[in-house]
Amino acid sequence: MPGDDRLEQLRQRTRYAPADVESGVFGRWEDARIFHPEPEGDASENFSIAIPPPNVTGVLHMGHALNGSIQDVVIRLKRMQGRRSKWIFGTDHAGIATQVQVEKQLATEGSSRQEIGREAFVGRVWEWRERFGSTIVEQFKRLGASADYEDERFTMDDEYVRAVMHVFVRLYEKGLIYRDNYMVNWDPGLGSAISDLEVEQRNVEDVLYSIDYPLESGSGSITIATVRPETMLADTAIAVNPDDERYTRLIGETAILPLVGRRLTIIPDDYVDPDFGTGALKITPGHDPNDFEIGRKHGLEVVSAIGEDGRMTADAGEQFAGMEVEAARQAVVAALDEQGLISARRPYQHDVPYSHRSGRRIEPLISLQWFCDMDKLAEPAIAAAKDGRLRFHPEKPWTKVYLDWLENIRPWCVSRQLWWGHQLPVWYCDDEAHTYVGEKAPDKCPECGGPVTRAPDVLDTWFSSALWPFATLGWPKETPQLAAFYPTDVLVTARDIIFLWVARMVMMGVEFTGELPFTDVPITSVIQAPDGRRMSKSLGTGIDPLDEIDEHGADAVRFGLLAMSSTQDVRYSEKRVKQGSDLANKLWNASRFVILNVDEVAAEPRPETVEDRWILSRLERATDDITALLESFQFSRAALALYDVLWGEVCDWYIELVKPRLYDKEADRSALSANLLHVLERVLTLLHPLMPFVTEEIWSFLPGERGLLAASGWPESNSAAIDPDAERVVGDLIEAVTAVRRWRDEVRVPAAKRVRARIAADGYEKTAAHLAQLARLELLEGEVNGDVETSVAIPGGAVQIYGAEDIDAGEAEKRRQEKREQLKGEIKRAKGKLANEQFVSKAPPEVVQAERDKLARFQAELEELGE
RNA sequence: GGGCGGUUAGCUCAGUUGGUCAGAGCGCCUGCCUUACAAGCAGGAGGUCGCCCGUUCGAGCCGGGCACCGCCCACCA
Repeated sequence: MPGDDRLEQLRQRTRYAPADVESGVFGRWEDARIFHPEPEGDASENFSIAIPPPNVTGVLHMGHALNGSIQDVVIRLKRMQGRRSKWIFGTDHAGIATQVQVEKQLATEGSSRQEIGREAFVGRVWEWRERFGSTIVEQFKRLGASADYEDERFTMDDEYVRAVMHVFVRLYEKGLIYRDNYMVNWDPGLGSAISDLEVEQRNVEDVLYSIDYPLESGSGSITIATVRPETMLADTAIAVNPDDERYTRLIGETAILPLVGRRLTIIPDDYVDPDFGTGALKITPGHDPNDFEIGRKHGLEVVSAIGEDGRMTADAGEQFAGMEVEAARQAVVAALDEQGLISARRPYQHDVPYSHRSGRRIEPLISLQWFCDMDKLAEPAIAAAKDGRLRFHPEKPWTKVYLDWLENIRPWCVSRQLWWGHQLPVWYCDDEAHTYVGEKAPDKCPECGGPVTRAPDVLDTWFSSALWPFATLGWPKETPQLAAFYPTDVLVTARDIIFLWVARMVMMGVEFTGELPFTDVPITSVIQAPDGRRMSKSLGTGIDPLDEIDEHGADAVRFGLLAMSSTQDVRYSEKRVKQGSDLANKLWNASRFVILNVDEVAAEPRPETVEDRWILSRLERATDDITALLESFQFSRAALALYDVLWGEVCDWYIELVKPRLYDKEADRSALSANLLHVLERVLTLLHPLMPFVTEEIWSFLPGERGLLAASGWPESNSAAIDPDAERVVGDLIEAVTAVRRWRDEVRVPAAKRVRARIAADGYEKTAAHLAQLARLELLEGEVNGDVETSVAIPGGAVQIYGAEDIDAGEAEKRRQEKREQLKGEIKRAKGKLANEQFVSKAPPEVVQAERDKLARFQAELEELGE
């Protein structure tokens, strides 16, 4: 139990100061090691969440803060519900992002990765990781995240790397991973291929050139339209629609490619839209994805005019070789102009692929890369969502979004020309005549016995991320961790990585463990800047959650984020965070009031009065509601429901109702004390998953030995305490108090003035004293001299006011008249509705009855108000 | 080109299967330093639920259309 000095300290702390308590509270949790479960039991009885691993170079942003808050709510709830709960924590090596960071650092030293070489560079990245890798971990702690920090993982850990190698080799052996010359999205900024998902379309304005290609026959020319004249150097055909009468006679003829002189056959293909441009399409299989397909279909030659260095190749011709693409375009246009071959140019807006990584325009080109065939892997991932084993929250529209993508999935280019990442477990003979794929390096080529060299490429970061839920638990070894916590239960993420990550985890999880890696996927809001733009550093629209924590406290930030989030994107609202800090302060003060005023007793409630029964009933309902809302991932509604219960019901009404009893030092206050403590204890418990710091701090001031709130039990709802009678009686009381207060305010009764009155209404037998106290009435008993001055309508009748000298009589009568009119209107409306035979016969009986009850009530109130 | 979402109080947003006079926070107005909290208490004003048709006894909620705004997917030069 708290000592006198602690209580004195509490008495003096009239405001909740998050900065003074948060680190201490977090330290208590860490010391108690309650975030670290031992791996016992199996996954069906235990509960686990794998965090979307933040980039090891990252810093906490609003997305993390919301996502982390949600996961923490879920894991704390389950932990309190008695499940052995593990929040799997760690960081992602984030190949490209990290490599870019370290390259920047090298650039400031006047060096480069090429200069220091691969081995030294990778060493530098590891150094970087040692120095800065813990930043984001500490930031998650600031948020209060109850992850298992004792068991932190990193996607480049030795064990994790082994899992990645194992998966690659197994997929290769199954024939799902293969090497191919194929059209890829080449990112000239990174000097690497990237996947389709890392490409974004941007709308830009280009010039659409019309270029005349002379016919070999000498009888005129055929005109094509293009926005990329420089790629003409790699043209190998011209296509027209077979039904396009303008060109049917030319099909099979040959045109001569200007500047190059190559002979281009004019071929028919349905792909060509006769209505676009000139209706004739230059075919460049080496640099356009469509043309690549057409080229394959027609067996066309493939010419690569642009190289992986982003410059024109020798095949582009002596005149252009070595030029940057932009320069080559100018040069080609100039050369064509010289020959008078450009017959038109007009501005043209269209979508063009850009690299999401480097921001550079994608150069589609043909490259020898490693691909993963996804069709077979997708099948069970599709089935799982279709039969409901995998559930998105909300189900619409994400289930369909997920399925649409999987049902149209294409091969995944998994190799990257980077240095930081999981190097492919692939070895080539020196001339690449033989390829060996295996988890261990061969001494020599198994086929020819020659020396081997490891493939320089690394894997797409998302390849390793796809294994996160099980590779973090020791897979492919059958570890106790894996048995206890895999499959995980819930995966919390924003929609932007449903394809990049979620779907791939599902596919890899099923393929390699035979089980779905998780079953429930709540999709979170994206938090936008207050002006509706994207939050981003480059736009200057970012808001740092740590600044917000410093200013308002972690609980406030968590509450604010949870309250503002929904299934929609939302603008960041500092007001919601403020609401959270107000709530923390309110809870703090209500708790001070209770703790400093109760007699020290156990917290087993003993209802004595109707308000006791009322609050206990309301709390049970709240317990049910909050539990259901949290379990169905409706965090915003849960947050606001908690706010209403604590602020509205507990503070505004229950505490106010019991004050007279509490201040009566003569009375036996043990039952009331028990009830107050019970109410406080319940509120703290329900609020703890959302606002862990302030609730834990207050918990430590409660009498008795309780241990940590974070390790306490979650309440089972007790339906025996539900008391509709008490809820009705106190509900009416609340309405009546409010009605009288409104009247007082409107007729300008001085705030402190007690008004003589009597209650002419049923249902206030137990609450008359409360009504008198809260509405500042002096209740008259027996026969009363003098006339009723006025009356105020309350549920079940009215309060009659006697000789209140201070009231504004005109205002009072005006007020009564307005109320009469309003009641008459309602009565007319209700009567009309009930007179409608269709309504009475077709609406459900309870709806009709409710309408009748309402009518009776309005009529009673009108009668009490008189004429 | 497909698909999806939004449009509710001055602002930011809730409104679960259609059924009490449509809600919250903030802001605004009025009155209160009432011994937990002035980061508070009490009260109030403010909305043709984007527009049009329809289904229904009854529509913010369901169906059709329209208008703006936004997002995702997509290989029309």
